[in-house]
Amino acid sequence: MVRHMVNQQAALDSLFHALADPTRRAVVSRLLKGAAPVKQLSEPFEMGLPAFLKHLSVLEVSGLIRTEKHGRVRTCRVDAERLAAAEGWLSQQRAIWQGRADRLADFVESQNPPEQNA
Amino acid sequence: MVRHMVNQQAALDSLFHALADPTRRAVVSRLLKGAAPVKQLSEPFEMGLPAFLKHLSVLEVSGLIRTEKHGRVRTCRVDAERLAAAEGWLSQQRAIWQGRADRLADFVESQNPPEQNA
DNA sequence: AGAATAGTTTCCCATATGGCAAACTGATTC
DNA sequence: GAATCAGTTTGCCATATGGGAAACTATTCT
Repeated sequence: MVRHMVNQQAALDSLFHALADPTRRAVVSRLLKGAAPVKQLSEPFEMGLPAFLKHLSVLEVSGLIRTEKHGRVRTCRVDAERLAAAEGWLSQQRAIWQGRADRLADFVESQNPPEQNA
Repeated sequence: MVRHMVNQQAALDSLFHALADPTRRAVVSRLLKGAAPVKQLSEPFEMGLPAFLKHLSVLEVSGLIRTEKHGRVRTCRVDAERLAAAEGWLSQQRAIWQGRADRLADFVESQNPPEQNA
């Protein structure tokens, strides 16, 4: 099931890097509500198109979005599987911690009678 | 409930940036299994201590880890709440998309009789 | 055809990042 | 008190990143 760890690392690198910028997160957020062309996507932001295109490129390289051009307009849409991949790593890690936390909670509860939570 | 959006953005920036590096993810992963001192944490990696300390610093600034020094050894531990914060953004976004996907699924199902998935 | 539109490319700039080596501080051990 | 050990600081370097200006391409509108 786990195919070549190495590339998965690189995928996570570019995924998290793509999400580490407010402009790019806003674009993802916007695209989750529906596909849109580049110009329209760029309107809420103060930067010029070239700078904005770099952000789109980062998002596309990371796999978070896909784009296709018809005529002179390029339409962007989100690839939700990639978003799930990032979430997957996090929840996997949390599971590790939570496993410990649950065991700790079990231990604490086995020592003290349960009272109301603070 | 939502206290000053602006700082939340900055927090997400540094959170995702902290996670956008295999060394740092490995450290988080390791620390989720228990606290550890700097030297011991650094051993699996090829880089020198100064470089490694920079990674720890990025993790600490992001809030993903906390550290305290006793005598000459600095002990690092993970702050699971921050991990949850990153996961929170992602699952929140996914919820938006999933809401749409579910509605789309409902629509598709209302049009076609269910068959086996490809 | 000519003008406007949507992207794209190229070049440039300042700053951030990730790594190194070497010198240094403070705690512990011999 | 000398040596060692854990961590820190300081410079340095190459590359990556995020932004701009200007010139260019390819469509679409009039």
